[in-house]
Amino acid sequence: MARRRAVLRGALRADPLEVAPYLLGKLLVHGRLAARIVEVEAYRGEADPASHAYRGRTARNATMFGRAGLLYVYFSYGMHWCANVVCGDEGVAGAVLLRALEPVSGIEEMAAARAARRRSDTPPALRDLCRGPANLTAALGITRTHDGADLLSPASAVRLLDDATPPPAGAALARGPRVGITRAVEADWRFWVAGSRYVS
DNA sequence: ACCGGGATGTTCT
DNA sequence: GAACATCCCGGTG
Repeated sequence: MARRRAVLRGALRADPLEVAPYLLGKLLVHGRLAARIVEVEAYRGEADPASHAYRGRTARNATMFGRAGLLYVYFSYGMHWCANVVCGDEGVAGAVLLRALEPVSGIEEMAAARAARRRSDTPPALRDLCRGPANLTAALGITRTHDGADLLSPASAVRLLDDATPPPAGAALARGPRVGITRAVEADWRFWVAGSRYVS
């Protein structure tokens, strides 16, 4: 629905701090695979010492400066892929890191992808499939080739959709410090669905 | 339960 | 060289 997409696009043009909680409950879809967003972190670009874009545009972070609704994928610690939803105005860096998802469909395939990546024959437990920013990309098969994909385009392999059955009204939102950073550690810019077993 | 270290490659000082 | 928006495993209480 073009109308629905326009609403989503508009919402993503806001500051990462507003977009982050807004993304909780949305679906991330890749082919038959789908999972619900339950934990995220806001990165405020050139205003944020912990952001990849703090020192301006580089080859790696170029997508962060793009249009709201793009997928920013980066390579972490020499072996992991992490995925962000780009937000804010075009030309202004901003993104929301996906930290944990609740598996919804294609669970067998996600489990197989996780097991293969660990060179193990026993897949992780359901609650661990998409727990952690690098684990969720492994489960959904997201890599460098998806950097810059438009999450709101029907033609895109990876998409962001409204959940058909949204969480019950009054579902609590929790908030705390971001994980794994060494600068701006005091900012409470991580958001998650309170009580979810799938958060990291 | 918590803690330490290794894997592995790109980016920054 | 060091740092890094991570993860997993094996040690010790």
